[in-house]
Amino acid sequence: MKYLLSNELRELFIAFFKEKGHKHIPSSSLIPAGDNSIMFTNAGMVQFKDYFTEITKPSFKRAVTVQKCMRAGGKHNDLENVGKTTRHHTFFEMLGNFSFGDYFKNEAIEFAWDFLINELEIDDKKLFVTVHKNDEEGYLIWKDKIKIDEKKIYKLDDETNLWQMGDIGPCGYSSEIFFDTGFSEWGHEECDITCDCGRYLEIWNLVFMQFERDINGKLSNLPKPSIDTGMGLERMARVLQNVKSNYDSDVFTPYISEIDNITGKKYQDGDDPYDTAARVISDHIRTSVFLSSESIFPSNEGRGYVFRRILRRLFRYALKLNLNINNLVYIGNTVVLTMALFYPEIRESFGIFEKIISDEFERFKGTLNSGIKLLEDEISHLETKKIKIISGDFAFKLYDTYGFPIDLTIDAANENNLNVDLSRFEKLMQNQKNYSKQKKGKVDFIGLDFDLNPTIFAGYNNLEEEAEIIGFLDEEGNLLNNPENNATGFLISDKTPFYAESGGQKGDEGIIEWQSGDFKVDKTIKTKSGIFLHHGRIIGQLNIPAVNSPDYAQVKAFFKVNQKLRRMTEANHSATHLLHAALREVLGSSSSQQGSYVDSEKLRFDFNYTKPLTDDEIRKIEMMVNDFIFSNYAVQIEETEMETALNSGALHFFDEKYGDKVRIVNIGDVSREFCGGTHIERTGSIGFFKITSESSVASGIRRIEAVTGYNYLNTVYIQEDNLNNIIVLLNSNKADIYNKIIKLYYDYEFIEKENKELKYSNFMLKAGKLYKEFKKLGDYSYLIKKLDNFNPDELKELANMVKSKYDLSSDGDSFVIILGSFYQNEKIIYIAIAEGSMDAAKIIKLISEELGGKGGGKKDFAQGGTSNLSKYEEFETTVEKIIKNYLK
RNA sequence: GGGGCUGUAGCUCAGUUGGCAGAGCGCUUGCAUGGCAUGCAAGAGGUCGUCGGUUCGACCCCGAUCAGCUCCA
Repeated sequence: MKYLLSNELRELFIAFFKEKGHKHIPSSSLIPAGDNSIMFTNAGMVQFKDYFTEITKPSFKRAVTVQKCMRAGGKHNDLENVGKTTRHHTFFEMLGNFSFGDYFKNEAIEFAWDFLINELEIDDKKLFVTVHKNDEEGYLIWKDKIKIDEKKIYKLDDETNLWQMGDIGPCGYSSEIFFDTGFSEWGHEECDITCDCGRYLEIWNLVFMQFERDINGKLSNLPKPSIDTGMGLERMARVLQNVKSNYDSDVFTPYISEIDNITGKKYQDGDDPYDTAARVISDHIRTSVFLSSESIFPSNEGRGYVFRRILRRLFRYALKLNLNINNLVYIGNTVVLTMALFYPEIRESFGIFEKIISDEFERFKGTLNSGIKLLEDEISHLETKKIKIISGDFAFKLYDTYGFPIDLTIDAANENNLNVDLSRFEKLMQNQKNYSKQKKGKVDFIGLDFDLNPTIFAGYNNLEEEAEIIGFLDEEGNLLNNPENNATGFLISDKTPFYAESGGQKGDEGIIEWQSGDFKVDKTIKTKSGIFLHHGRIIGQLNIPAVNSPDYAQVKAFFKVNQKLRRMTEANHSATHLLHAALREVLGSSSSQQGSYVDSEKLRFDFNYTKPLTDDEIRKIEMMVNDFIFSNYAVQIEETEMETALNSGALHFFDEKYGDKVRIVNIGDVSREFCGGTHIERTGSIGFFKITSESSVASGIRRIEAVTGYNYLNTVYIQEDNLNNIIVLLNSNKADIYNKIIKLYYDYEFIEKENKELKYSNFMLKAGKLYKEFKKLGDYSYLIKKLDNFNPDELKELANMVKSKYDLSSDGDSFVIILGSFYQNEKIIYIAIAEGSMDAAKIIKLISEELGGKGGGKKDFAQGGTSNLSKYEEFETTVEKIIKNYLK
């Protein structure tokens, strides 16, 4: 067996299959393009899914890849296993060879065997294989062609040897190749490949895609069977380096020895807490470096949330070893030194990684601190009650709502001689999981599939085109037979100049005309399989029978895109590329695109940047973009192969799906981006560019909105009108308006202050008079007064003034002040302030009963009100009666 | 996509069945004090995230919305 380092293994694998006629395709992003069914790329075949399902056709029939993969979050989640085993990772690389309707089982098996035996020089005694129990063909190839001992061929069932993409769609038998390491983690001497003890490693999985499963579960043969294989790089490196754990291969030893250096301890590849922590830290830092390079930021949903969980798990283990943030960044740098040769993107994004991990570490400390506080409160609470167990509900709430890790809760409990009700905790956790799984199967209209060829898009160069209408769908997506006049829905043609919404560019509007009618298009979208749908309303007759009916015939029509709207949209789209270029220039190249949207009115651009832009930066960006416009650069479109485009350094981002031929838009020498959208010919046509707003959409992501050309004129008009209205209102002129407003502002401040003082002295005056109107009844005093147009706050203030004048602390008297007011021309309100043995709330209740109102309050202050005005005139005498009665 | 929690002074946060918006730190001013986080006193600072509803009365209850945190998928 050859001894190979992981870098050598990659090279050898690629070279071997290249020599067998395979095209080397670069690893796709960890974020699957145009595929929302999975969170991360988790296998080599992900980027080829549409080839297997034959939605699109590749220009090559054989491919070889080394694919970046993630298994954390989603269906395949290994996160909690990482560190505890020798072979689980969150990030890993998958070596794979693929055939798209070209070679099948024979070659797939022969290639694999050839590579293992002749290239890697593995002893065939150590290799075992599996086939599906119904796959006689596969079995015979292994037995007769490869000639391996039939005892070493295991026939297994669907569980292990039937592979499928989803519940419906392509599927097939698989055949796995196992390697006997001779070492069992559980000390097994005699067991076989079906045992989980780790002695037998599955090193290569060959998938023979040959069936298509329909909705009823019935299998039919695919016309062109395909091959998909996968070999884990980490696992194979371990085999070739003859070590007992993936973490002992050169893939991980650089990080483990860094950790040893920092802590001064020695990794032993065992189960003790230090070893586990070292594995977790190595794996998670590597993953974090790669996630950072994919413009994924920690957040509370989706991929960002997976990233956050990985980081937090990393921090927990790092804190156990007393590693600080600088240590973690240092290990991250080792990842770059080790892997950047093959993945240069991680070197470029290392600054982002540093920022992400530092920010998230700070945030995590905040979460821990607030959790610790809650936990301490609970523990002291339990101590006073002499309870010895922390409830599962509390522990769960701490975890679920405040993100406080359960193991820290257990640690704290142990320190205080308490237990945690873990079975209850687990149950609550399970409940939450079940609840989340109940998802609705909402079908996206864009995902609908019709048995039609993709529409040919002719609109890059022409805005008017003759084409055939081939069908019409109603709003629900059903094919209609001869739709009626005034029907709304989607018109489908063989080709079209209408651009369909994609890549953040809004679809075209316009009109489609034929002999007996026309169709006003208000939007254009397209299905995943590339059929353009023109939405609008039929005026007149469209005689188009349903596609599958016998008298079906296409209708010739003339397609006209609304030129002005398209031109304005194109100007905005080109301006967006210029904005992107300027942003990278002014803010640095880490401020890459997160999304964009352009229509005929405005453009919107989201990018990652962690703080608000200053006015200065915004102006710099605006000036730079306007310079680009003034330079009147030519916009040139170039079509090329994906691989050469990637190597040429064109900017790309992966919420877009690109075919194997990609379009690159070059603007002068300032911008070079992948883009399927439409553009103006020279930047001068944009005319003018102005940012209208800058805001935050999520943590770490900023949004810029801007307008160009004509549209800016409209915003200028709006501003001009506003200013003119203000000038007219203030009877001023353009030159003086600012000073006039300053003066008004200061005058206003002065008057407001003066008004407050006047009110105050007025109240004091009133209070001085009112104070004299106190009446006495035995040891009690009371004051009842009816006022007009006082609001509740003013009554309160006035009463408090009277109270402060009427200082009864000397003789310890009890008193009450009752003020009423006719308020807002519709109701009577009244308040009471009492001191000593009198109860304001009771008094207000009595008054309310008498006046037919409602009210209440506390012993020293209460208020009430009524809209029954009949007794307002006698307010004072009525209340006095009540008080006298109350005091009896 | 589905839950939970939070939003009150510059900061960290209290706020009781709905009934006069608070504390600590910080800030300003005055007085005291050569001793390391100085003491005393006075003062300023609030659209209670935003909008709507219920109510005599809403920081509190209800609805919507925005922002942040957090768990699950």
